[in-house]
Amino acid sequence: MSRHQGITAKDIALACDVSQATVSYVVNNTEGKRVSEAKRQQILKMAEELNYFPNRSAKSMRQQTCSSVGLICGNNYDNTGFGDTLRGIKKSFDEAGYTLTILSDFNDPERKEILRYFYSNSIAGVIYIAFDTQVIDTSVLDVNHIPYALISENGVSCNRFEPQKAFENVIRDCISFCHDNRLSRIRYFTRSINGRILHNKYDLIYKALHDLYPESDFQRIICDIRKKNDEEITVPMERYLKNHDFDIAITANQHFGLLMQNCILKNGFALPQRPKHICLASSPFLLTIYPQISSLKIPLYEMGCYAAELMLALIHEEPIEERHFECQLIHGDTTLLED
Amino acid sequence: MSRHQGITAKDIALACDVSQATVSYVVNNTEGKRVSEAKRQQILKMAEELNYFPNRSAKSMRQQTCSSVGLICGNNYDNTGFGDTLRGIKKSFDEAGYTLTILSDFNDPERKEILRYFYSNSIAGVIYIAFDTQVIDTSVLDVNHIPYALISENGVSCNRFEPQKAFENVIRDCISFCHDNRLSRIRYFTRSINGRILHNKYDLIYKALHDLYPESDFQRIICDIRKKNDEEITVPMERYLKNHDFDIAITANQHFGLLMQNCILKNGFALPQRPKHICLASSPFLLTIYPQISSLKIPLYEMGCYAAELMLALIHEEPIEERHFECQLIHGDTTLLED
DNA sequence: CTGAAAGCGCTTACAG
DNA sequence: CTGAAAGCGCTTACAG
Repeated sequence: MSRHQGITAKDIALACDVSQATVSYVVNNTEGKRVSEAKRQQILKMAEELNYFPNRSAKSMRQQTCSSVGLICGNNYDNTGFGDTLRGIKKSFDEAGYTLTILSDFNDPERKEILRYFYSNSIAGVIYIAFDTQVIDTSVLDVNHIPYALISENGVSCNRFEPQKAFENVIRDCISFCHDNRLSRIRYFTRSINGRILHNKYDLIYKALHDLYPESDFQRIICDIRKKNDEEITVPMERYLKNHDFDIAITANQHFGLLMQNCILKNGFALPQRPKHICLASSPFLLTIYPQISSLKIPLYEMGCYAAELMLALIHEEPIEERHFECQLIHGDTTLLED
Repeated sequence: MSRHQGITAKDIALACDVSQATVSYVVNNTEGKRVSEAKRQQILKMAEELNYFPNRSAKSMRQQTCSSVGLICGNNYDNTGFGDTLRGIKKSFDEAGYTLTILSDFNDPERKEILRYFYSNSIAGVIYIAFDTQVIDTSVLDVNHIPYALISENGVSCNRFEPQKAFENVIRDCISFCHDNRLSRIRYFTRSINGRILHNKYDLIYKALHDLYPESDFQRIICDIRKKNDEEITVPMERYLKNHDFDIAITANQHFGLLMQNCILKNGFALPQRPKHICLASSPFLLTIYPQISSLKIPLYEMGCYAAELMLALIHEEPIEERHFECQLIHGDTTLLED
């Protein structure tokens, strides 16, 4: 561990010929403690000169508080607008004097790391970034009363209110688009992980189809992921594309979207393309490449800001204001229509 | 700030009828302190049951240490294999019991945030992730003796040894490729930011050309970025492509690479493509899209691990072992040769 | 308006 | 083999 002898309040007090208490009052601008203006200025000047900042550990211990929050981003670093979300969180936390600590990925089913961080007073709560509807098991957190906030396509949620519907709404927009343009043969490409299927998006799509386009011809094509190998996805995709005719592909995440587009383009490059394609992910990349992949826009920055505020409210046991977010379907080149 | 009354060593001591000191010895497995096996087991069991972990602030204060390191990723979230680098750092830090704290981006020229974190004993040093040869001004860190490690295409560096040459070497590979295949008309597309040009990559390319392909016809095309607007890049790119004939484009980063490819493909889709194209960035995306963009492979995970170890050595003032990394040129579809 | 002193939870040199 | 006590740097109730 690092040893670096710092300047303490005592040093400042000595140099300014006041007590440690007065230094604390001035530096923290403590209410109800009036210090003569001369002393105040002298103390502030000295603190600035000597780079004095109150020792965070001492403060935390004395006040019996913790002003860090853990961040878990389950494989989302390379995905979506992770940076935007993070910037949003960071902004709210900076304003509140909170600090963000990176926790590991999800390869820790018992949440040992979270428990250790929480009970050693290293973090006061956890923010998850979990797009692509990863299923987060929050039971350990609930049992241990560890505050958490969850950021996903659906918006921001916690254990105080129901998951929101941002994603459900934009799925409905996608299905409406299919309906309005008579793209009736719809294929949803998704994954299972070691045989385990994630139902979240499928259920929403299914519901939207039932409500908005019951006469459509819908199928789900599942690629099973075992070794995190692209071929596990592209081989069944290519086979399906070769042997079946359909109107529009819907892909479940950015990676699937890119691979689908790869398969389609290899079969022949043409715009408008067949089949059409919507990728249910939000990422600048999808829109930067050519042809632009029709995909989602999720207010990631705003969601980050709100998640941080929600987290703070949970920690301080303050009233919570529920907020909703809307996703948008962005039409790129892959949903370009024939004239 | 959060108030959560935790279990302390005192509680464990009371429950096991031993002193606080003994609890500390057992929990920390302190050397040279032999505790009877019965008591040891009892204490460990109780600690586990009650979720006791030593308060990190108290420990840090008592030991006059700091076991957090700050992480700065200047706009690299959405770029390159940020996740891989981070996983590498995290791995080394977990093993060493260190914690990773997220700092803000670069919009803080005076490094106020770092100073505050450092002098309040919140971090013991800083790791920068700075790809795309962003220029990092480390003067404030040097003056304040704040340990830092820098992760970039060139490898990992600090103030104890010269920047490494991983990137220089791979640039030479690119130029050799041009030479061997008589791609003599080489155009390098890069940016300036508000008129300020970054020379790093250019200098390396220029040097490699001079050494390996002096008879080539080389030009640099600079797009000035002011509003972070894609058109600032695509408009000059398209104009150049329309009015000039050349053999190979080299783009300076992922964003430029995607936009260049976009412009080329809009002019007509064909493989092998003209002009050829190498993007000087490392990212799974570049290889996932079609046509695959010939680009770099940088050992990001390994560099993250090493940066963390280097950081720890700097903090502990231990001897430093310099390590080198190699980048690879990965040929995708955009350097496919005519038969 | 200002200061002396207690105490947050821990580790560790010291005493027994 | 085990414990009593000091002290890390801070804030804050209390006294003056």
